[in-house]
Amino acid sequence: MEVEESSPSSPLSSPSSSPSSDSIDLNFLPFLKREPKSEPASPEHDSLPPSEATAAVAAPYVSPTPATPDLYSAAVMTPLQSLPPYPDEDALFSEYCRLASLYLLSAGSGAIVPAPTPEATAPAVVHPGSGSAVKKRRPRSSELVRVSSLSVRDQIYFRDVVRRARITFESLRGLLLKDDERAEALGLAGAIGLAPVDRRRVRADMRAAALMADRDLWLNRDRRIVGPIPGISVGDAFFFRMELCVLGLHGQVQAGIDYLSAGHSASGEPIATSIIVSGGYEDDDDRGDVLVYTGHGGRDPNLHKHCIDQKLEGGNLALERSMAYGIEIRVIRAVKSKRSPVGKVYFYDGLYKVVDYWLDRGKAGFGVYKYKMIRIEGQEPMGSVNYRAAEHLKVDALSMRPTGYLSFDVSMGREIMPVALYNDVDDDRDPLLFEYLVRPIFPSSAVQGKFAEGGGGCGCTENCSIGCYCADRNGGEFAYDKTGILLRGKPLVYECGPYCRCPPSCPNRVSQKGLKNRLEVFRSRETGWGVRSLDLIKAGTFICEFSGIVLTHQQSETVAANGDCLVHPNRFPSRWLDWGDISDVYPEYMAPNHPAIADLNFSIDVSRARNVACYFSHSCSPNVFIQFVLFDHYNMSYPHLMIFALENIPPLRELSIDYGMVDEWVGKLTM
DNA sequence: GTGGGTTCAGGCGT
DNA sequence: CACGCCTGAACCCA
Repeated sequence: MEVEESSPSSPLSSPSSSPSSDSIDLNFLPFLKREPKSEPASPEHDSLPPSEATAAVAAPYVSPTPATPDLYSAAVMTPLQSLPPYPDEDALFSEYCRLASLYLLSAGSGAIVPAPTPEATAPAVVHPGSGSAVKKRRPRSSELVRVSSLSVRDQIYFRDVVRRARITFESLRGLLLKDDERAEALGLAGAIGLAPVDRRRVRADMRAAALMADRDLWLNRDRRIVGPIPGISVGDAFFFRMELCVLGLHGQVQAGIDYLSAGHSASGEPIATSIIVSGGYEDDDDRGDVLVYTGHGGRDPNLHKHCIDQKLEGGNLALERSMAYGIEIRVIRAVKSKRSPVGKVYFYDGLYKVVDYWLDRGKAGFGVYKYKMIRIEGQEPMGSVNYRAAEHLKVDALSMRPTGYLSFDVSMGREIMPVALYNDVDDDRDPLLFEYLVRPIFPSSAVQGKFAEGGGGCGCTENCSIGCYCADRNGGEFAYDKTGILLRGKPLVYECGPYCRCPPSCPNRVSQKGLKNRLEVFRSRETGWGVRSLDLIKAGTFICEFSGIVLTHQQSETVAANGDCLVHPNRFPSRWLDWGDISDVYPEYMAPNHPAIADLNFSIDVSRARNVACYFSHSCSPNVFIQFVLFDHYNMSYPHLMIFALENIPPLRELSIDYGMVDEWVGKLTM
């Protein structure tokens, strides 16, 4: 089992623990052992050394028998070679349980609620419309843990768990929105659709979260995590508060301070675990690494003005207690963004410590509690900082980076957005040596004659709608929502093409329109040449095409003998199966009658002409995937290789793709 | 701008 | 004490 990737840096993991060992090391928080309760902020409240608690629970993680990765349905075509075998989740879970009971024995405290048994966590699969017997949702656990060090393998595992939950959430939301539109278009009060219609629930994000909650699909509810959440990196971007709840990053749907309540804490004191800096408090003072955060409460429900003094209770007290115990706080910042459905994006900015607090007089003249928080050093750059930096780079690149630009547009105007070329590492100028090819060049024999017409196009004079020829081609539904987000990965997507009468604004024309994000080819010491975006890329968004000179099977055999750079489309793992997979909620939805796609045996020669896609780095936990698309010709054996985002990709994060079997050409291109 | 809507903490009662 | 019910608090999203 090989893991090529360098591990994401884990700022809190102790340097002494081996990153490669297969161990999950949970440090139960030492303060849970403290019996005496004391007054807030008394000086004897310094944090306890974690040593004894750590030693008590350090237990080797025995790897369970490898389970078939259930990320991929039975329809998967080729097993993914680059992914590690997934630990069986039940086994993982029982490991948490065992540690919990160990702790109970050693601490002798009955105040900790034992973790639920695996049976209790088994998802109650409820089919839509089948009686809808309301199942009781499991309450949040009060077991407070810190996940201190994860092996590389565990990190990839949790990243995939989180990605799967996020895809489920976002796909459900997209489908519910589409369903609303369809119901509206038909003039029905939602008579059709996936979910039972509930007029009280209007917001798709809430409905999606509720569907997941009913099936126990929310993450990290069986333990309250202090510090980093496994599978979530500093800099990750989110679009909905509900999504933060689903992932367990921040459990309050509205409140800015999430905390373990006093009643559930062993010491009887509330403990804060995360905050959201949404800019809603006029007394906040955010300097990035140093943050003065305002406590909650004391405000009029409608006017966002303070009208009474805040009290040191609830989340306010929890922040103070976290300061006393030295508990780190996850900080999530809301930033305005046009790319977000709600105009806001939430960045996970990493861990902070509360270093001071005081009662101040706010701008409205009433008492507010203020908390000075300092970011823990050694973490990845903040998402919100990268976002602002990228916004600046888009308008005035040279003031931030006076040197290093080899080109402001390596496509020389051929793409509709410029593609910058940047190298501040060495003097390599390699990408300048190639012809930039926006579209692949197919062999004429493959795209002429009957392949070009392919049965003609639709006759729609307006934008295409359900029932038109092109919708039928896609199995009766369009692949994209109205904003151009791919709803679900498919073996093949048919966009409208030159033989269609619909206008260019037709929503079934997406990937054929080219780049929508400011991409940048850059040089890095770790991955050679790579690609990143200055724009925040929402999951499911089209990014770019994989271009080059397309060779037939026979041609590629000849060329390969000469040692040229060939990309084989059939070697990309079928990651499109992941995108739009909601089988956790609707198992029957994941049994699509996909037409058997032809075995693609062409290859793409990128030795002479190429585009930006060529510089994507490889990862076995990628953030983009390939979707095959046809639009300008209809030869199923020669589809376009379109690249879509598998996750929300924050600005300046490297784009990575799973190349499957890594040929020497990957090395060549990125050396 | 307005309002419907969610989860959670905490209090109270059984 | 444990559990369930209810209310208020938080303010997000359409």
